[in-house]
Amino acid sequence: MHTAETEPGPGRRDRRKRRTRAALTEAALRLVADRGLAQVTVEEISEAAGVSPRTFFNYFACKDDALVGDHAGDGARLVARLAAVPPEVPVLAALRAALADVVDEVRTERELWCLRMDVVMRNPVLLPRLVAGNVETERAVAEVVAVRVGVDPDHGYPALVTAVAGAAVRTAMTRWAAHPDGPDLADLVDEAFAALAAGLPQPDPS
Amino acid sequence: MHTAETEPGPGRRDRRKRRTRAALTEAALRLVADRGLAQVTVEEISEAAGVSPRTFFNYFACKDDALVGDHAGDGARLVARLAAVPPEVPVLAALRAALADVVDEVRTERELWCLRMDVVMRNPVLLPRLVAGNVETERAVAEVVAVRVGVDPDHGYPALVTAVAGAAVRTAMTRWAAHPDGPDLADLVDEAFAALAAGLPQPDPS
DNA sequence: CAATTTCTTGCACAAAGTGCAAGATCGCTT
DNA sequence: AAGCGATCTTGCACTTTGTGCAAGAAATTG
Repeated sequence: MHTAETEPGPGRRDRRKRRTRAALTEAALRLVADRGLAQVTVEEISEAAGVSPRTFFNYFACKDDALVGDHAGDGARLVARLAAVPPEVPVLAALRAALADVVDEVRTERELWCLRMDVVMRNPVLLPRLVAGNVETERAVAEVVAVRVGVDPDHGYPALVTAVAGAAVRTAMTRWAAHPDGPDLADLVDEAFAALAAGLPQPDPS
Repeated sequence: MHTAETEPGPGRRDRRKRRTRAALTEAALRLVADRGLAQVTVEEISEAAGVSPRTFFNYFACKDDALVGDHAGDGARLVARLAAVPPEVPVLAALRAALADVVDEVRTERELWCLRMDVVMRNPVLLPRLVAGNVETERAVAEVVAVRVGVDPDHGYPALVTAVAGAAVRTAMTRWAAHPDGPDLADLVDEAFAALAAGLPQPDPS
């Protein structure tokens, strides 16, 4: 997701860059989780990560970006996975399948993601940039959905399905992060998608 | 919504405050729509609205807030409307009904909202704070949904329905703002909610 | 080792926000 | 109408964010 995703250039340089980026992200998350977003300055984050404040801004455009991580690549991969799912699979199932990778990667970095979700929950300003919440990804995914369904671009369906799926993933992640000993993330996502496909029927009061 | 909503104190003072706030919002939207978010300073916005830069920050905590408007009251009203819908109405229909007010208010300020949606689309950072996209509102709504459905608070259903409904409204508004001579906003929202209730069936390629 | 590219850092600077206190304005009371 | 208290506006000083530029350090290439 943010550290061990796309194969790096094998050079030592790239590794160092990744280490620095990860160190900045982690330092930022820990400090903000501890003190709150406004009580942490870029200078402190940089210091904790062992670089100069100026270097911080070579990696991230703003303080927030260090917290949410870099999910630019995720969008492209998600689109690729979705395009690879056979056309006869229904859209929702296809989206769920395409999301499997993202879910896996999130799961393997549970501690970091719990910290991140915690920080994001406490600082709602950060929320939009997570997962499929990012608009650029959403538009790209909606485009693929449109051709898959075979509908013209200004039809509302692709955008609706995409946005709704993103919302489902978001709620699943929120729940997952909030309950450390609860169900697995994959199961929560499955549950949400099943509810969507069933028309969001009201559950029995259990 | 941002100018003519909750009955103000009838005093001249409040009216003036509202005028100033509206002037700031409108100036900000026009300038940003024209030049782009980064190319507009608070000083320019204040100047266009006829107040000092310091006064700007007495109304809005940051530049972005002037663009998205003040939807704090909307959340509370939405919750109230939802609580007022008879319990036997299904959740999705109840949410749709509770949203009627918001939809109406948005419709009556079409020009401003088109400008706003345009700006928000071009500057995705702004997107989260719109309508039900705001986290605080979402949590409050989810809470009401939980008691309405009669399910314990850590069940995923309320949060899922709420987030999904918010996503539906957002896509409807996006579509509505993008096509000035297209269908009415209320119809687009209805369409989206109908699709949700039907389990998001793939439409016929039309 | 030399040349080139890339990363880091400091410096200077524009813009975003915030706290404080003085002055203006409004609303209400007498 | 005059005055009093509350609120709004504004300027000033200050911290923090974020960017452009150029010099130096480190790594990759040949």
